[in-house]
Amino acid sequence: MKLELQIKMNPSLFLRDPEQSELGKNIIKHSIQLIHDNGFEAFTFKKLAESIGSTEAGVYRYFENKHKLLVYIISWYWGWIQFQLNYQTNNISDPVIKLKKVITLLSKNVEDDITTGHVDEAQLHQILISEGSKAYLTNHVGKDNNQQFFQPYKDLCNAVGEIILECNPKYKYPHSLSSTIIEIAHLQNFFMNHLPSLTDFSKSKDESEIIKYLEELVFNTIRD
Amino acid sequence: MKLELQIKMNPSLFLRDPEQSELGKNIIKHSIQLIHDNGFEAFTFKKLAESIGSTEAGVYRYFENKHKLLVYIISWYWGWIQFQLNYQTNNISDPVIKLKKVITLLSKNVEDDITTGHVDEAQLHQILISEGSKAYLTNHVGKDNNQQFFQPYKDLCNAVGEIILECNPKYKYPHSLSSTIIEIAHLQNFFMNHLPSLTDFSKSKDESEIIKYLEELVFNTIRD
DNA sequence: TTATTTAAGATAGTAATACTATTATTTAAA
DNA sequence: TTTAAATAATAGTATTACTATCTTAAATAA
Repeated sequence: MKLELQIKMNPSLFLRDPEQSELGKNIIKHSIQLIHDNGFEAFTFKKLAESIGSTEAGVYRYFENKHKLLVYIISWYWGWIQFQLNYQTNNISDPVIKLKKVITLLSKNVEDDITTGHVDEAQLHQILISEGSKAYLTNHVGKDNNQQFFQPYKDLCNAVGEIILECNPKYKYPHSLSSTIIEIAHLQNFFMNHLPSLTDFSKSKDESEIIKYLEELVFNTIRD
Repeated sequence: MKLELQIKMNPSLFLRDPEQSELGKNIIKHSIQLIHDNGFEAFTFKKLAESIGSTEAGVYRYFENKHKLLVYIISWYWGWIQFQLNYQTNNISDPVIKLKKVITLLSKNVEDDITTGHVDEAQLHQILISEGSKAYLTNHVGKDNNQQFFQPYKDLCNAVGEIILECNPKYKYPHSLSSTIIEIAHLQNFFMNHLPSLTDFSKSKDESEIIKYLEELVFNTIRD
């Protein structure tokens, strides 16, 4: 029996569930490819349809607009990361080791997970680095938030916050530190590769440097 | 005699210098207003021209496209912040006090500076929080960087990095910590106001909480 | 003063984007 | 076997992101 990882998605994000059909799965697969290759601004439903060999109207039956599609694949990514986090920290009792695993999970370039047929997690990780913040940096962030579009991100942030509190129950900013870790892991990666003078990793261009930087930052601030 | 603060801008950002004419100054003024009110995605040159009482073609004589206009006003902001930083830290010898001033300057909501007639710094600060990262999160970040579009940001990052090194000459990540301070000051502000569960400041919604959080983060990581 | 350059206003036009609508065809479920 | 649902094919619209041209007004130089 083949085990397939299914991530439960917020139905308000789509008009028709893309997991339930070949066309749907192709929409996800090719969206990730195209956004990864050309960026979200250059991404259109027309190009997507051409890439699939379907039509623009076909895509619109699944997603209202490209922003919801972006939020969909980003939500999927956070759900997948949450699963990886639970899996990797399962049976570990030391919260410091757990938190180190989290930092590594968020900072390291991801390998494609073969249990998810139509999703390339490595590309998705790159999309999160370059386009992730565009999911919420909009004028309609409030409405989107009311519809729970960012729940997977919030859940992850809470889970990491819990681990931080396990390390130091008195630490006052577990949520802020949690969102800081997530965002800075991505941002330093982007800067390292595109605006290297904003980092100290320009020579090596190695994510393990980001991990060291973040570990120092995090463990020095949560120690009493 | 009236002193007016002039910030030197990269001429590659514009076709005609907006500082040199009334129309130009109106373009800057109304761009800030419109981007602040409706977000960068909803901002078009047509709406801008209507708001000024000029024409689309008129705006295009100053800026090639709306992205360059965004980069222009963001560069202007970083130039202004650099000036504020130099002014406020002038004659202070203690680098710890300097660094605290920097954190406050970057985190606190800004008041309009009357010495700059056509620019509303308070609105500009809000634009930086919501739209700042869109200046570089593009597919053409490399080309833009080659044209020095992000120099004011880099200069600021270097200046803050210098102060960090004054606090602790052995600290290994002055640039990364510097870009982290700048970005997290904005990000936590955005989260506090729009996605409060990603922070620990949801009750007070007070920037001074962000300052405390950042100070703890920064000074714990740079102490040897 | 007149001639000349320059900026700005007015208007038109185009390709691409972000959709909506309609109809025909294929596929799957009752 | 009938019916419903999904998809493909095609067309069309409003808006966006520009480019081009022509005229007028204002500044400046001869």
